[in-house]
Amino acid sequence: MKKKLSIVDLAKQLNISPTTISFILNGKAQEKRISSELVERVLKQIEEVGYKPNALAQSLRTGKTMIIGLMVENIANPFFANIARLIEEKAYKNGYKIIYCSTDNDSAKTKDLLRIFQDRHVDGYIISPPEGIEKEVDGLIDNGSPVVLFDRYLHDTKADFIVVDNAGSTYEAVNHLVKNGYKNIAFITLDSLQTQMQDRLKGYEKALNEHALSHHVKEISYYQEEENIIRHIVAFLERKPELDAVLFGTNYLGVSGLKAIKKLNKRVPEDLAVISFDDHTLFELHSPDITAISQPIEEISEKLITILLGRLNKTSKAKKTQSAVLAPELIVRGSSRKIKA
Amino acid sequence: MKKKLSIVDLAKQLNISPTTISFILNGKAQEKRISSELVERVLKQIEEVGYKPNALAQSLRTGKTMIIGLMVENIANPFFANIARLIEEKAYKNGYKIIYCSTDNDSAKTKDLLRIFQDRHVDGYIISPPEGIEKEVDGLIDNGSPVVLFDRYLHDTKADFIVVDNAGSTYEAVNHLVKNGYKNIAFITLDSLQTQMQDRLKGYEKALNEHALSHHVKEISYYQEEENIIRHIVAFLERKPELDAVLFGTNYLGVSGLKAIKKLNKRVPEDLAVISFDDHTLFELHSPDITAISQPIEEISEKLITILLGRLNKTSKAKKTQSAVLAPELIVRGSSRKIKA
DNA sequence: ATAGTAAAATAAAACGTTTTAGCAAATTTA
DNA sequence: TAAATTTGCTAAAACGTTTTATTTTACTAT
Repeated sequence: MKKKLSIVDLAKQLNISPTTISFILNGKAQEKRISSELVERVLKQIEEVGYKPNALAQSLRTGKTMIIGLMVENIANPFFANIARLIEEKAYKNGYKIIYCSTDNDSAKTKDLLRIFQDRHVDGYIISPPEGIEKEVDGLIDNGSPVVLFDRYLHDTKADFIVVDNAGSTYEAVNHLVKNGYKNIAFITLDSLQTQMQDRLKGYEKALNEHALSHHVKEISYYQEEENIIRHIVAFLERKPELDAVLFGTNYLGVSGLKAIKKLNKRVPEDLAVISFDDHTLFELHSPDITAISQPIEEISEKLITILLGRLNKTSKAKKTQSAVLAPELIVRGSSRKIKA
Repeated sequence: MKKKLSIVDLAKQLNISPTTISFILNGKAQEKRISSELVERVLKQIEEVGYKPNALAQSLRTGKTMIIGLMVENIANPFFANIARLIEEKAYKNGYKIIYCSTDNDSAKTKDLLRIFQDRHVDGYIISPPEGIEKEVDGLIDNGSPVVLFDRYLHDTKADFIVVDNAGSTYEAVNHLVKNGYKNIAFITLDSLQTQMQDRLKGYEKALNEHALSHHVKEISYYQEEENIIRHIVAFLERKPELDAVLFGTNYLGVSGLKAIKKLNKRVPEDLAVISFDDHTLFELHSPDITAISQPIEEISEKLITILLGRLNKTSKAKKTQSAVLAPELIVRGSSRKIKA
């Protein structure tokens, strides 16, 4: 465990002041009129002995950690894992590191985690927030830490956010089903007040209303094992034999739904047409392949990081809330095609 | 941006020394014989004003950051995402935070990332390493930072590691295929010298040799788009019409392989039996469902964190390398069953 | 020669903790 | 009652930077 050498050690070696080295390292050599010979000498020595400044000390002094806190619902969910991957990439490219966690949609847990991140002096936050952390989020912003939300947003908060047109996309999905002759269309969704789920529900209902079709909504609790979710879906589908199509509100509901449908030995789309929110490797390869509402993951990550970096670089704290609503794409596949009459 | 108050501010408020507060906060009140009235008074005030120690300053002073560096091949890969999820959970439970990154199996990139983690004074590392970072890993260990590898290990390094019995499981998979009447069994794997891939290859070859069957190995480069991987697999399968079964070396090769098979309009398992390494949501729901070599993800994460925390708590640096080889499970499904004669 | 200015570098404070070493008062010992 | 010990607390150094304010040296103009 050899001791790392500090800027003071380096200064002693060179018989100069640590200040000078610091200036040079922080690109202030010119401004501070350090002679170019000295700059050269210092740089050479740094190279030679492999000196690296202690990031902790830098952070303590400057208040900047160059760390972004990323809080997703669940890193094991492919949607979030893919977003995380892209954000990570872009963050590192800009000199930022990522410290992350999964919220489990648990607001108490999330508040704890926010506190931990805050203790670590994270510079900025990217969050797919559970409900009920509005105060904490505004607190962060008041303290000067930018926050960008995604997937869903929080009402009455100053945070920026990137979401997709959830209502529009379920609306489009239902219309697609109607056009293909389906009339008894269910929406299996989460028992959640989060904006994205509410919007998806609204889009579904709006479309049904326009076609004067009856609603079949099943709301499932997020907080349970997959086994149980499947049981709930099975029960729902059994109770409603009149259904001829079903729209799933999230990727994992779609996956559980397919398992339920398999259990019931129903044919897709002959007995039941299927569309799911979020695309998934599975949907492409399933027989039949599953129509999905695919979110523009690349674009979402890009905007998230752009907004956050913008806030981190600017000194103008005054700018108002920034947001964007991106358009998902309905990828039509076999599971929702017209049944030959 | 209200200024956070420091231990000195707090000391002033209470008219005592910061030292005393520090002792109390670090559970040394008794040892340092601080009177219980004072302890009480301090704790009350801390509660009242919501004082939280500055973690950066603590880290600078103590050298401990309570941060674990997690480096996975690719966080978007469900195997790694699930491991990350479990590790994250266990780490937080023990007061550790996770800072993570994806290595892309790129050793240059990984070295950079290691340096970044080191700069951040990460306390310990969990890594699925690419080849070629042996020196760096040993360097970390020499500096007193424990490192636990997983999924694969590095030869001639002091790092602990957790792997699965890769050779044994491909051996078992091939035997299973043979027992079900398949004779021309291909192994589609990575063009990689990483231990896990080499071992998987060995198990495959051993089984084939014992049955005196001919080898059909296709090694695919990791560093390319999925589209291209699929093209390679298609070409391989077309070139080898005699094949009646194929074993895929990783989950994403399995997925790409299924796409290739679909393109070729081959029936599974009638035209081609399939087994893939790693389980995947897709494999369970595919028609037919896909036989998989499932890794004990929960157990892997548990052991990883246990070993790492053990190293982090102990002062005895002397202990020798710890390692474990866990047993994957062959989950037999429809894609590898006997064809009715 | 002398003041004034510019150039080049530095000392010291600050960031917020932990920890070592030690002091004064109270208590025990003999 | 004096010495020794225990109790209860604290001053100051240290961790490794950045930054402000300042000093020293060199040069220019009068």
